[in-house]
Formats: sequence, structure tokens, C-alpha cells
Amino acid sequence: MPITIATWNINSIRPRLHHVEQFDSDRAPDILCLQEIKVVNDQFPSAALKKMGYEHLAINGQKSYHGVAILSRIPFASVETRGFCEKGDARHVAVTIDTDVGPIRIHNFYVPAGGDIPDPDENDKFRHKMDFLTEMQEWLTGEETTGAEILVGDLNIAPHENDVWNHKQLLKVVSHTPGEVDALNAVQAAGPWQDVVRNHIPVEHRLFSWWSYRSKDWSNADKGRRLDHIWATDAIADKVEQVEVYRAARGWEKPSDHAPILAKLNASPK
Amino acid sequence: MPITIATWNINSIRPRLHHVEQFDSDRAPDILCLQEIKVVNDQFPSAALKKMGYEHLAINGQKSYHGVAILSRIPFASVETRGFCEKGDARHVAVTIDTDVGPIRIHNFYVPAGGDIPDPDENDKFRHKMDFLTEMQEWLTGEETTGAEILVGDLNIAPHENDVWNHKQLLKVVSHTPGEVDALNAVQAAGPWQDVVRNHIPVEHRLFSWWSYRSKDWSNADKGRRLDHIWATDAIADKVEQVEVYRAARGWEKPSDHAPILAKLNASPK
DNA sequence: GAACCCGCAG
DNA sequence: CTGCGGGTTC
Repeated sequence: MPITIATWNINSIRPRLHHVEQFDSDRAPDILCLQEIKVVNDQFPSAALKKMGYEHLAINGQKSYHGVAILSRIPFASVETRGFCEKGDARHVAVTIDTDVGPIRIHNFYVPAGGDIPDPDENDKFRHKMDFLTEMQEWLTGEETTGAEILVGDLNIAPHENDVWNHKQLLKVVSHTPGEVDALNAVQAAGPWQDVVRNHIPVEHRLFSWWSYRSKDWSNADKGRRLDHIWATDAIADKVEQVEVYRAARGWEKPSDHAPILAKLNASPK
Repeated sequence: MPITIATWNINSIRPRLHHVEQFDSDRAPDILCLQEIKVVNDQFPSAALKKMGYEHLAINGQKSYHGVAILSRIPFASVETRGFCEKGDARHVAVTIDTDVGPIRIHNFYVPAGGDIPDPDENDKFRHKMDFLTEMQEWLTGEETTGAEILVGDLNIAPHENDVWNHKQLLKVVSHTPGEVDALNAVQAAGPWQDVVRNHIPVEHRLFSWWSYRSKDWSNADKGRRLDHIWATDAIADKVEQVEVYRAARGWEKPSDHAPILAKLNASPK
């Protein structure tokens, strides 16, 4: 029995609970990592999600902004959260599950968006994004040695040319600047982690996970970016059998601006 | 073919367009007078309403607050709006239609709510309400001599004992104070106008058109007030065959706090 | 309780 | 464009 892991920036859980239900009934992931839940833990709709079959919840919530959660049908052996940049922002939660190929740790990240101007001196939000990536890289260095790890989330960076609808035009736009891409690559090298989505859908193909609310005919115009990622350490990367961007969710009524991404892992809960 | 005229404080047209559709499919009034549309004319959903059969629209809109409109299946011979209290508030629109009993002018009013404290010295909003009623009375004096007129709207006053759920308790509450009732009676005498709703449903019976959002079990508790009215001049009052408060609308999802009121007029468009 | 605005953030 | 929060009005 494979384990399906999904990641989705839900852009607030409260007006989107029904979207989670729909996604669950369409794809039924075993583990669903959410970002931007925008609620404190007490207001998270835990009861409804447990009813849906997600009996195990790891929530790192926050009022109004950010906030991450991991919903799971599989019990957690452990749960941890980490603060970054001494900010008190809820941007990380991790769980460990026990499987027939050993324990697997799953990190769920929400990297700061970074504001409009890609200059740390002019823009505190961009500085925060870059600092966050540095701290992430330092913390995660040598993860591979601890075993099988998955890292998912809204990393707010589209690294490859075909991760954006127009490479040239976006080189100066926050999310696709060379500085950000370098920083993201440094994080990736720290594990080292493999970009398992791109292992299955090579960089020759365009692939997006986010489309701005501002673009009317989003699907036809397709001015998207791949901001959401699923990574795995070498120890587990070749167990990923299949990946999917569930683009349909972007077309639902009052959607999140992000689509969920899924990875099917050849491993069984133990 | 009788003409059905309805009045409804819709509490913002934008989140309530579907309610108008439902009301139209349930009762199909020929003329629907709305108050508190809360949009400027350009943002009024004219296209959708025309599609619904209301090909003739007289809109006096305003950003955020107030705003009135008359939707009609019957063409207008003329349209007019009037400002009150030199405030620039959009609280009045009138149309004239041609019928087999001659032209009929229909006034649509949204009288100021008046705030919390029923004292013009302490409360500018209450002063504005009282001034508005005085100006209304002066302007409308002798309407009867000009022929057949209908006056509808949210007048924000419940004149009779059985127009509120508890007469004694509401004597000091804005909407049912003796001062307001006197002022409303003075307006009514100015036409003179007949309260055609009370012609058909005598004052011995309780009758409400508004229930606060705050009261949970609104229908059972029934702590309502009759703030919405349909009046007619002597020339036309006896042509009113039937009236109804369409209470069902208050029970719909995300409703207005007001229910629509209808009057069936024994006259035909010409 | 439910609209509106505004400012902030994505 | 769409979310949240805080202030205001009805």
C-alpha cells in the first residue's frame, strides 16, 4: 500500500474547508500538508477534518497570517515545529511516521513571500525571505545522514526556466530572481534533497502550481509559477513512484490561488 | 391584469442578488422598490436584473451606505430623485407609470435609521431623521391633488402598538418613540396618504417586516418591527386588492434583516 | 449578526 | 483579486 503525500497552500482554511473535502474525495491523500491556514490552533476545524478521516493533526497556527498544518490518516511517531528568524511566525511543522522502510520525517514549510522589491536593503520582507532561506539551509544541512526525509511546502520560489510562464520577464520579479534561486539551490544541496517532482516531470516541460487571482482567464492565459515543492532525501527519493499537480482545484469556486501537489511513495505505514 | 408592487430593504444588493431572483421566482412583482442597495449606479447589477425581466431600472445609488432603486417590468413615463437635508444621501427615487386608471407616481424612500439615542440634541443621527421627516412632509404636502400616488420604502418607524413586538418596552427605542410616530403621522397626513397595508391587515393584528440579525431564533421569538410601508393617496388606495409581508425571505440563507412587502393594485399598464 | 470601509498582505 | 482585522453602522 503506497503512501500519498500532498502539499497545498490553502490560503486560509476557514473559507476553504469544502475544498479540502473535495480534494480528499478526488485524491484521498494519506498525508496532506497545508500552508497559510491563517488561524490559531483552537480555531482550526479539527473536528471536521477528523471526520474526513484525518485523525492525526499537527498544527502550527497563527492569527491572520501564515500557519501550517499536517493532516494524516497515519499516526505520528513525533511532531516538531521550529521558529525561524526570531520572528514568531508559524512557518514550519514536521512529523515522523513509521513505515516498512523505516521512519520517515516530513517537513512542511511556508517560506516568506518576500514582498515586491527584490532588494534586501530596500525591502524588509525580501531580507526576511533571504534570511529564512539561509537559516533553513543551515538547519537542514546533512539531513540525509539522519535517514529518510521529505520536505514539502510553499517555498515561494520557482527555480527553473519552465517553472514560470515567462523566464525573461520574471528574472526581476520576486520568486524567480537569480539570488532567490541560488538560495533555494543551497537549501536543496544542504540535505542533499532531490526535487522529486522534477524527477518525474523533467524541466523541459512547463509546470506551475500557482496562478494569480488577478488574471481572469487563468487557465488559458496560464501565467503560472511553480512555487510549491516536494523534495526527498536520497534515502527515499527513488521510492517516489508518481507525482501530480492537481490543477483542477484551481478552477473550483472561490479557490486558493495554489493547486495541490501530490507524490505517491512506495512504502507502507507500520 | 393587476400590477404588483413590492418594497424591500435588501441590505446591500451585491450579496443578495440571488435573493432577488428567488423572490422574483416566488412572487414576480411587476415593480420592486429596493432600499440600501449600497452601491454606486455603475456597480448595480443592471444586466442580471434586466435578464430577470426588470427591463426598466431607476437607480439612485451611493457608495457603501443607503441607495435606492426601482426595478420594473413596466416602462417609466418619468424618473426623478430628490435630495434631503442637503446631505447628498441617496434616499429617494420616484417613477411614473402610465395605466388604464391614469398615471401613477411611485415614491421609494429610505428614511434615516436615527442611531441609538432618541434625542436630537445628543444624537446627530436622530436629528437628521427628524429633519428628514419634516422635509418629507413639507415636500409631499398636497400630493393627492396631483393624482394617484404610491409611497413605499423603509421608513424606519413602526407607528402602531402592534407594529412592534413589545410596545411598552420600545417606547424609548428609536423607531417607535412617540416623537417619531407623530412625525410619521404628519407625513402621512400631508398627502394625505392611506396606510394600505393596515387597511387590509387591521392594527388589531401584529405585523412586522424587520427582525434583528442578533436574535437567534428570530421566527419563534418574533421580536420584530414593521419598519417598511406601502402608502397610497385616496385616488388609488381603494384599487389595492391585496397585501402581503413575504416573511419567508427573512428565513433564507444569509438574508436581509427585512422581509419584502407586496401590494396588488387593480390597474393595468398602458 | 452582517454589511460596509480601510490597510495590509499574498 | 481575495484573504484577515478593526472600526462603524444598521
